[in-house]
Amino acid sequence: MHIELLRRCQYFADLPDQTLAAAAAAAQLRRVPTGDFIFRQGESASHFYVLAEGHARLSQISPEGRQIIMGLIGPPIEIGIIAAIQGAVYPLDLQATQDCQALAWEHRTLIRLLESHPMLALRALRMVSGRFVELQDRYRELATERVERRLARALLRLVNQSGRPDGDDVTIALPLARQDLAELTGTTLYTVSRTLSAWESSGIIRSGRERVTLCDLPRLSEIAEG
Amino acid sequence: MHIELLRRCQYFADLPDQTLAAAAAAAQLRRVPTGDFIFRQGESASHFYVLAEGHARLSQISPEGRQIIMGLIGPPIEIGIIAAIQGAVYPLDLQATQDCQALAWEHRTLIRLLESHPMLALRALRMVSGRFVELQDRYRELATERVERRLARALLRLVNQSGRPDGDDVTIALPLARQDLAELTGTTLYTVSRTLSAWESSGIIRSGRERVTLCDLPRLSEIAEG
DNA sequence: GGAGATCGTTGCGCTAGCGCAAATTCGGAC
DNA sequence: GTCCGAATTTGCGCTAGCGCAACGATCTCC
Repeated sequence: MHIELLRRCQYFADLPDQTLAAAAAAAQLRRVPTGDFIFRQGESASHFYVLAEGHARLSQISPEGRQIIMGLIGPPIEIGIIAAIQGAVYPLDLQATQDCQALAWEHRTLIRLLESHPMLALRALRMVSGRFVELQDRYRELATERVERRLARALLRLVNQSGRPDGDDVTIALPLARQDLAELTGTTLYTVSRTLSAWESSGIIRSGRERVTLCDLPRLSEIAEG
Repeated sequence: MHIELLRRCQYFADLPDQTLAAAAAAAQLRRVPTGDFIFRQGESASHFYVLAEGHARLSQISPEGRQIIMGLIGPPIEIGIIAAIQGAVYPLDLQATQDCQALAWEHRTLIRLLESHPMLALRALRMVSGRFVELQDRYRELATERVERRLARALLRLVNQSGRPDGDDVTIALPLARQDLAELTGTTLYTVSRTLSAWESSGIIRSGRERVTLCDLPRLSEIAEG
């Protein structure tokens, strides 16, 4: 049931049943096969989504064609609120990297829900605010930290979010190419490859094609935090 | 009157009188002399502000002590909502670079206003969303663009926000050291100085101690946009 | 199980930008 | 007017990271 999904969302978890029920009733389920776009940068922001199944990639492409990845996301997560609330265009691509299912609310439905359920609007505000602070931290990181540290932090974030225990180690349970890591951290696939190779020699990680396993979290954390 | 100020705020401008009056009635005026902090990074986020008079600097300092500037702001502007809504700590310093006056709402007052005026909550959501998109653009810029382009864009942003006509040219009406520009664009004061010197030789700008005047906007825009 | 495509590695040269240090300019205080 | 401190400029050497190119590894699809 949709309401169960909403209850697992970080920012909606403790809303009253009645509010969640109203929200759930207004949602439509959308299925998106691997590789398809849930929405595309520049498209009119018609819907707000809660991702229910499958992983997806949030990316942005610069006018010169260089892509950056803003996030690799997995369920349950609220997404598209920023564009949908403004009635603007999506500022990002969201591409399914697995078969996905998402609850969708149309722009007008969303506005109506937020107007009639002030608690919901407050939660949405908290959610966007939380995302803002995270982005601000990444911005500072990019402005002030070396590649090595940014990469270490990206791996730790990913393992927190999508880690799967693997003996004493933890594998990031996402297909994760060197190019992806480069676009997540603002560097190039060459530098990522060289850095991972060095870490693999020192036993901090193991890695393979589109796969990274963290073996020595303390040492990686030390690189990440200084 | 406070309500007049709110009506000049981008995101509150067209709210009904009744809503603005309720908000204005709950505000307190706070005066902050030049150099003092309106709030500090890590402080409990007790208030939401609307800056009414004077300019201020939003900055963040990294654990290693390197500072970055997130923005140089002038009235009227809404500020601190992100921290105040979460009841968290301010993620930034806000320092008065002139004598400032600001309307202040206490955390609980803000929450109460947002709960009882859904339109207000929606506007706040739009505001934070707009800021998010701007920050995301700066993030992409930092990840993908050269210093020269980032600097050109920063100057154009500043002149849009605080430009004062000066004959055929436009001067940025803020004390603006090379160090400030460096911290705004994620580079060093040396690179800023060298770049500005080169631009001055080609007649794109004029500059002096803590002062920059743009002379050739088309050429600067071309550097900024490619 | 072979061919082709995709992904990853690494040598090598290069460049954008860093950052020290010294010189210079500017503004304000007295 | 003079002095002092802060801001700026610029020479110089350096390095982190870029990016090409060539090669190697791995997966997938017949």
